[in-house]
Amino acid sequence: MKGKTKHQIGARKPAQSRSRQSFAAIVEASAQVLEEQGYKGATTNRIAERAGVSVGTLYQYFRSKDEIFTALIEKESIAYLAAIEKNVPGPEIPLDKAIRHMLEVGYANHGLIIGIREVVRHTPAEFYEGRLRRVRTELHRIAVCFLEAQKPLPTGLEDIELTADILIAICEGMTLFSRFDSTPEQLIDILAKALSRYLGTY
Amino acid sequence: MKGKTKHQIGARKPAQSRSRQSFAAIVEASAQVLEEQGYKGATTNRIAERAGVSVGTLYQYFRSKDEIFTALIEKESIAYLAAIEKNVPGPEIPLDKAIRHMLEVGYANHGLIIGIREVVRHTPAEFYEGRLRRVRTELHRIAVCFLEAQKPLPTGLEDIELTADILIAICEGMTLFSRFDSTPEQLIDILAKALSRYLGTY
DNA sequence: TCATAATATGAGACATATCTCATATTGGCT
DNA sequence: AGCCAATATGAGATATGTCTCATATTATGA
Repeated sequence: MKGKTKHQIGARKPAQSRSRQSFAAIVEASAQVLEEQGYKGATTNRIAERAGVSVGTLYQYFRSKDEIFTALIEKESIAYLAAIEKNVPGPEIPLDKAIRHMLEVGYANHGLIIGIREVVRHTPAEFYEGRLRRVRTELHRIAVCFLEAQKPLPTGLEDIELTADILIAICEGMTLFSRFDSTPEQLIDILAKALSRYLGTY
Repeated sequence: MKGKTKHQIGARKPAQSRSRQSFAAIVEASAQVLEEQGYKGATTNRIAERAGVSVGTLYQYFRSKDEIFTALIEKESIAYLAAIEKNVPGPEIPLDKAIRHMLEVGYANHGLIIGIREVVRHTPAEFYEGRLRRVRTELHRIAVCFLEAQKPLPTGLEDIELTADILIAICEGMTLFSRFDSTPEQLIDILAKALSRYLGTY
């Protein structure tokens, strides 16, 4: 296609530790800039600057801006799921406490998650669709596990699959769109209350 | 400031019916393009084209792209609130039916509402903050009214103010972020179920 | 009907962002 | 040390989007 290109460009396979560092720095920088300045402000120039490399370097590892965000999402979603998974509370913990705990874990990276939402909204669906679906599927699985462990569940929640879906949706929605523009702590409080009420365990 | 400008530019006060038509066409076009192509795709050129006017005309009435969306939001929020208000069901209707009905009204313009969300997310907060706050305040008022009429409410919902907030948040969230990428009808169904459960009236 | 104000036009000035490429620098290996 | 491949650089080519302005067209009313 390119023919005589001497320098491999885009999606280079890092061979030396130096380049692995650059790669990581760029992804990390993209997260920071995204969180601070939003999608619009997260330009390749700014990302490169923040990463302490030149734009050129950036384009050695990523064919396009979207590729950077794809890498970011990949990395973050793995970390996020790992954190959630690691902290799923067992059945010995009262449901109220368990819910609160899960919320706190989910909130740890709230700012970044909002940024990622923005990214997703600005990029052709096929780009992230798969990845995000995997995250949701995984969350769903975890939620189902969680609910199973809480048996017997209140009447009306026999359909665990559906209940899990709804729990996740409520969390996603209230987290991002609540009119309570208060501190995360307050938000967690309100959410916990709503979920407990939903599950009939307040 | 401009001094000798012959032609008034930006935010012209329409005097003839022709211009009022242009103005309206632009706002309407912005809604269509926004819904079809998203915020990124909603360029001034495209909006003008869709409205059947030239970019120049567009800038006769709007000092900037944001001003167009501001006008759109103003118009839509008024229409939306009017529709909701007009359809608030009385206390003679069973809660389940009432909820479903309200959801259907809210869903009528779902696509556009999503677009507006995007706009808001991409524009300095001070631009729309006030307007949206008004919408939420109004929705809250309506929800409180609605809940008052349903007395006596299930135990645990004595704090009507908070209940109203949470109801609104759940709706906003689930509407926009649910993983049920199904038809609006199905979505309404799931939402209705969740809300009924939340209110303890299923 | 004609003068004048209102409205419309669209090429292009201007701003900004993405991405490229010819060249420079660095690190590993012998 | 000295060679070569890997990596880094950043000015600027290219693309796209916002907004302007000199000019053209249309409506109104005297």
